[in-house]
Parts: sequence; C-alpha cells; structure tokens
Amino acid sequence: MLASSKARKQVLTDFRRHEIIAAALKTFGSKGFAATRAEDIAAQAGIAKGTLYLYFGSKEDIYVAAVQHAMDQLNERVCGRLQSAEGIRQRITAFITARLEFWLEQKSLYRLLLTIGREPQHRKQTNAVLRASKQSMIVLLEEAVAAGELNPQPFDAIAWAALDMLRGANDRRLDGVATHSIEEDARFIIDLTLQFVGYKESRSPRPPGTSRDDA
Amino acid sequence: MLASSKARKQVLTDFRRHEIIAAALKTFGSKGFAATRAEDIAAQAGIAKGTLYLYFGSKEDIYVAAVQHAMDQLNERVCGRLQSAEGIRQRITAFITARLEFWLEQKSLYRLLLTIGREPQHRKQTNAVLRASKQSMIVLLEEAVAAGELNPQPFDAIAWAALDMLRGANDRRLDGVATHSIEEDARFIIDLTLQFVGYKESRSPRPPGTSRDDA
Amino acid sequence: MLASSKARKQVLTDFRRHEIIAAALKTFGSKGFAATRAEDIAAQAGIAKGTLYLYFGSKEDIYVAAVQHAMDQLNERVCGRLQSAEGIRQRITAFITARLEFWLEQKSLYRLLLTIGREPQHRKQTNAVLRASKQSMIVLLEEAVAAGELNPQPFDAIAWAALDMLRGANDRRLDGVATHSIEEDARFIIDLTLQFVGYKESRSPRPPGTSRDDA
Amino acid sequence: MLASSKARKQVLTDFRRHEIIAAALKTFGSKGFAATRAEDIAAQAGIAKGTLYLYFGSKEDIYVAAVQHAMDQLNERVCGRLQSAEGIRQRITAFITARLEFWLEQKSLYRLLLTIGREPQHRKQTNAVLRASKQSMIVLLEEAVAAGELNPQPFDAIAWAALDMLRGANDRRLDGVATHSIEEDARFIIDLTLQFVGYKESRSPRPPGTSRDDA
DNA sequence: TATGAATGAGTTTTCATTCAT
DNA sequence: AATGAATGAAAACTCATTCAT
Repeated sequence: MLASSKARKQVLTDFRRHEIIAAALKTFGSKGFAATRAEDIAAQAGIAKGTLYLYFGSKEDIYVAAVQHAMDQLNERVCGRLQSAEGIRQRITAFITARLEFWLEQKSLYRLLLTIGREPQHRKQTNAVLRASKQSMIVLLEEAVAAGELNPQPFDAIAWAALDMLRGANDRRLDGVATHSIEEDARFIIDLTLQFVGYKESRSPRPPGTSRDDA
Repeated sequence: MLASSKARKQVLTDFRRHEIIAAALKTFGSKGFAATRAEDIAAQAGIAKGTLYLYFGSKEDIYVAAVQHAMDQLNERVCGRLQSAEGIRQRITAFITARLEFWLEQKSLYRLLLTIGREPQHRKQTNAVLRASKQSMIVLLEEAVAAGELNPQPFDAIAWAALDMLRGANDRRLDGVATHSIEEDARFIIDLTLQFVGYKESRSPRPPGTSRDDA
Repeated sequence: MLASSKARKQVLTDFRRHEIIAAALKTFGSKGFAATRAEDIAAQAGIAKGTLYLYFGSKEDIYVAAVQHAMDQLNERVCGRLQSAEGIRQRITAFITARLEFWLEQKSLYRLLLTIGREPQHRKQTNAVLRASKQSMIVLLEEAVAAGELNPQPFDAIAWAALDMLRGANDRRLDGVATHSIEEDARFIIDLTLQFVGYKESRSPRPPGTSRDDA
Repeated sequence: MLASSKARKQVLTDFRRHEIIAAALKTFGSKGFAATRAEDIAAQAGIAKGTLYLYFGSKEDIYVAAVQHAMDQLNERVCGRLQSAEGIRQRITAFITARLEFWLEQKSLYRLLLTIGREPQHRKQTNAVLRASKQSMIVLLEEAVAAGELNPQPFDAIAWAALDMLRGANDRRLDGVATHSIEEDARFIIDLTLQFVGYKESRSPRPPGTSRDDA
C-alpha cells in the first residue's frame, strides 16, 4: 500500500516534469534560451513559477532535461522506423528520413540545440548527442557489412559526412530556405553515402542463401 | 594639414575599433555571447567600459562588426589561395583548405557564428554568409565545366553538401574531437565531391593532350 | 471563497501601491524628482528595489499615480468643506482654505508638481489639473450669481487670479518664507476676489424671500 | 601694456562666458536641465566640451550664471521702461508689461526657472529672485505714496499678489493656453492692484501743488 | 588656450530563485 | 504540494568631468 502510494507519487512527479519539459521546449524554441523567463515556461505549463523549482533545480536543468527527453524520443522514432526496414538502402533511408521528419516537428528544440547547445557550457552534452548519432549510423553500415551488402571499410568519415549533410538540410529547412523536399534531401544524402561506400544496387539485400563478396 | 589631421584621427579610430573587435572575439569565443559582459570586452581591450560605446553603439553592433571583419578576412584568404590553383581539384582543395585553416585560427569567431549567429535576430546575416559561400563553390564548379573538366549539371545540392561537411569538420576540430588532420578532412570532402560530380582524373585539367591515370 | 481571495489580493495590492506612493511623495518631495533614485523610494517604503516594479512600471508611473492620488484627496477634501459652507464668502473661504491646508500637509507632492510637473512631458497633466481647479472656482461664482449674491459677469480672469494668488501663498509657505498665517492669506485672497467681482457683504447670502438687486 | 593685455584677456573671457550662457539658455530651455548634456551646450556654443570647463566649474554653475544673467537683463529692461513712465498707473504698467514681454522672449529661461529652479538645490536662488521682484514692486508703490498718489498702507501682500498673477499669466502664455493678450493681462493685473490699494484715477499723477489725502 | 578621447560612477530595470502562506 | 510576492544581484548604457596633447 505504501509502495503503491509511492509509485503513484512517482507517476505524478514524472507527469509534471514532462509537462514542464514540453512547455520549456515550446518556449525556448520560439524565444531562445536567454529571452525565455522562468515565468514564461511556468505559464505555458499552466503552473506557478515556484512550482518549477519543485521539479527542477534551475532553468539550465530544464534545458538539459528537455534535450535528453527529445533525444530519447528521436531514438525511439528511429528505432521504430528501422524495425520495418530491410536492406542497407531502406535502413539508411529510414535513419535519415526519421531524423529529417523529427526535427521538422521539433523545430523549437532544434533551434535550441543550434544556439544555446553550442554555448561553451553545453557543448559537451551536444557533442555527446551528435556522437551517439554518428555511432548509430556506423552500426547501420556495419550491419550491412555483416549482411554482405557492403565491403568492410572504415565508416567513420562517411558517417560524419552523412550527419553533416543531414544537419545542413535540416538547418535550411528550418530557416525556411530549403529548396528540396524531405524526400529529395534524404534521397540525395543516401545516394551520395551509398555511392561512396561502394554499394551496388544489384546486390539484392540479403537474398537468402547467397555468399558475400563475389564481385 | 587639416586633411592629415583628419586622416590621422581616422586611423586611430580604426585602430581602436579593431582592438575592440579583437578583444570581443577573444571574449565572446571563450565565454559565449550571453555570458560576456560589455565590461569583459573592455577589460580585454584594456579600455574603460564607456570607451566601448564611443566606438560601437551596443554589444550587438560589436558582434556584427566582428562577423563582417572576419568574413572579409576569409574572403581575402580564399581568393589568395585560388589565384595560384589550377584545375578543379586544386581549386576545390584551395577553397576547402583555406576555410579549414582560417576557422582553426579564428576559433573564437567560429564559435560566435555557431551560437549567437543562429539566434533569430542574426539568422539572416548568417544565412547570407553561408549562401555566399555556397555560391562561390558553384562558381568554382561552373568554371570547371567551362574548362571542359566537368559535364554540365545542377551543382546546388553538391555545393551545399560540401559546405555541410566542411562545417562538420570544423565543428569537430574546434570542439577538440576531430580524428583527422586538416589535410585528411579536405581530401575526404574533395574526393567525395568530385566523385559525385563525375570527375575523372584522366581528363587532365587543361594540359592539352596529356593523360594521367589510364587504368 | 475564490472571490474573497481575489478581493483580499486586491486590497493587499492597493495597500502596497499606496505605501509606495506615500514613500515616493516623501522622497521626491525632499530630494526632487531627478535626484531621487528608484532605490531611495524602495528604501523609504521598506521594500526591495525590484518590488517597486511589481506595482509600477517605472519611476514616471509612480509620479503620475502620486499626482492622481493627491488630486483625488484634494477634491474630496474641498467637497467636504463646501458641503457645510453657505453663501459665496463662506464657500470661497472653504475653497481657498481647504487648498492652503491640504498642500501644507502635502508639501512633498506640492514640490513635485512644481518641478517635474512642469517638465515638458508632464505639462499636459499638470495643466489639466490646474484648469479643473479654475473651473471649480468659476462654478462657485456662478452659483453665487444664481443665488443672487453676485451680478453676472465673466469670471475667467478673476478665477485664474485667485488661483495664482493661492499658488503664490502656497509656494511661500512651503518655502518657509511666508509672512502670514493661512487664515490671513485666505482672507486676503477672498477679500480681493470678492471686491473685484463687486460683492457687497450687506447682501446677506440667500435670505429666503428676498429679491436680488436692490442696491 | 601688461594691464591692457590683462584687460583684453578679461574681455575675451567675458565674451566666451556670455556665449556659453546664451547657448545654455537655449538648450536648457528646450530640453530641460536633466536632459541637456554638457556636450549639447558646447555644440550650441560652437566650442568643445572641455572648453566649457575652462569657463565654468560645472553644469550647475552654468545654470546659476544663466539665471543671474537673465535677471540682470530683466532688471535693465524694467528700469528702462520705468524711466519714461510717469504716475503710478503708467509705472506699474511698465513694470508688469516689461515682465510679460521679457519672459515671452525668454521662454527657455522661464521654463528653466519653473522646473529646475524649484528643485531643492536651487530654491534659494529662485526665491531670492522672486523676493527682489516683489521688493521692486513695493518700491514703486511707496514712491506713489511719496508722490501723493496713494495712501500709506502695507503693500507686501498686494505686491506678492500682483507678482503671483503675473506669474500665472506668464505660465499660461508660455504653455500656450493663454486666452488674453499681453496688454489685456497687464491691464487686468494693474486694475486689480490699483483698485485694491485704493487708487482713484481722478487724482491725476503728480499734478503740482496738490495735497495728498482729501477723500 | 582649446580640444575631445577616455573614464567610471551611477541609474534604471530585469528576472532567476526563495520562502512564507 | 502549490503558490506568487518579494528579493537583490547583475547588466547595459549614459554622461559629467578630466587631462594629455
């Protein structure tokens, strides 16, 4: 009974934290970090200023939590997409497209990462997030090697390159200066990436009972 | 005499402005824009707080001037490099390398552009700067078409891609997480770009009637 | 319950605002407007600097509120006095005396009106206040005409004259250079005014069933 | 020779001081005291900021000098007018009219006296100025007594009253809310004053060989 | 003597954070 | 737990005054 009460309390706390994070994302994203007052976030969340400090230690803490939350969401989204994707082309497409779509929905957070995320005090967290993304991409490519779709090779550089292009595409889209659709952007990045790693379309993805490198 | 006096005054003013810009770059670069107080810049420049406002109208004005100053320098540098470069490979190499080197020297400013440069109020200037860079790259490629080194094709996407990769390389280098040398980064970007636009080394750049690699 | 809570809050807010106005009057009055820092007012009110801005938007706002507050009080005072006054002599006496007494008690505010009240940006409000006073005086005289105590005539000039003398008397009293008592000052102004408008004491004020002009 | 050189220097210094005072009057008058920067005065005077401090110790000093200068001018003007005026009516008319005209020309200074002149730190000088004016008026009336135009009586109150009305007329004129011409204002004040002191027009001013009080 | 660049104390206002209710 | 009134540190910017030239 006591345990259940505690659990219930925990759920409530989580709920409040989440509400605050959502409000923070909206507000930070539209006004920027510096221009957002604690009160703005509270108002957006429909609570009082003081309540904020019951759930977070400071404005910065809220920022950090918001980023973490968003990254979790992004990962979830990407994973979901990858589940139903087969073959390196489809999988990279899922990886790229999910990211383009996600940030388009999360403009606010994206802008946040672009600005305050690069201020000295947050650079570390931001870099960690980016490195994680790159690592996921490498894993994708390694799996393709394992599946016999690609030849073994160092993937570090091309993974960064793909993410860099992805970032550029995002920037331009969110700045309203994009000239291509999400699909076109994705297609371009994927083509360029696959071309670079020497992928041949003919090598059908995982045709059962096929040996790897018989080019 | 009067003219010379005026000229002397102008020189002095320019000198002070430049001193302030230099101090601002250093301070903004290490503490970020928001965390830098006008007084910090003054201290770094070795002048009084009030003096700042004799040369600039506001903290923002200093930022804008600093960016302009740096862009001028960058352009000068790139132009210088291009002068002595022949053939598309050499020219793109110059273009990329100059940029990698420049920002490595101007870490402070680079960080500035990454943070405040992306705040809503500066997005426009920053985007203009980026678009100008992309345009330069396109010009480079078009010249290669004119010289018969490349086939005509739309270069917009690949130009953005190259700049995106360049930016990524810069980011990682300035964040201290780079894993390659400037030369390697440059080489990678150039290779990827040229490969994408269908450049064959054999088509020797402008030495008429000479073949390079005839594998 | 909610209503009562809101009401209580309103009362508290009004109380604070009033406290601040009182403190402002004291401080402005003794140091002048320009020399008074926001912090001085806060200190006098026994609150923190920032609290000021919870109740007023700026130093100027406090000034405007203080003037409004005082004018309300003055009007109330004068009205009260007029209620129990009969006949033009008694009524003008009430009108003048109430004003002399009021400003003697509100030295601070009086000084405020004399200084900042005449700065270009406040001239309008100040003039409105003065015009309202003059209008009251005219009404008084017109009522005496209606009551048959005075002959009809233009009262504008004499009303201004009376207020000018009143102001002079106030100035000298508050500057500590007055040579007469309030009663003497009042008596003088009233005599001069009534003499000018051709008032004869014999004409007893409103003796019922009496015709008007039988001089 | 040395003496002449010193004298010449003195003349130059006086000239500069006067130029500065003139500039100060113009600037203070239009912008108010607080809003006028030392530099504004210098610019108006066509000299450099630093030069100001060669002739005056501070902004306040300039203010004090400006007031003194203006009062000297006013007195000169009034004296001039009085020279050619005979009889108490003409003389008071001269006294009042000269003042109305003078301040109309010296709006700037008038406004200055109305605002900063009443700030605590200047009240003393301002009051001295006012008292001097009142004293002049009393002298005028006493002379009329000596000339047999008026009966001896205490003139203090009526002198203040006249000056108060004068001030009111000036205020309204400079605030642009005057409803009468200078002549009408003057006439009104004079009539009221003379009426109060029991002046009879028939008593021709100084008709030789006439006794005083034969009412 | 004249200058005007440099100074830095001083002012208003904002807002993250606390804490009594 | 929730509130929001109160706090006061901090920051941008101004301008009277100084002083080296």
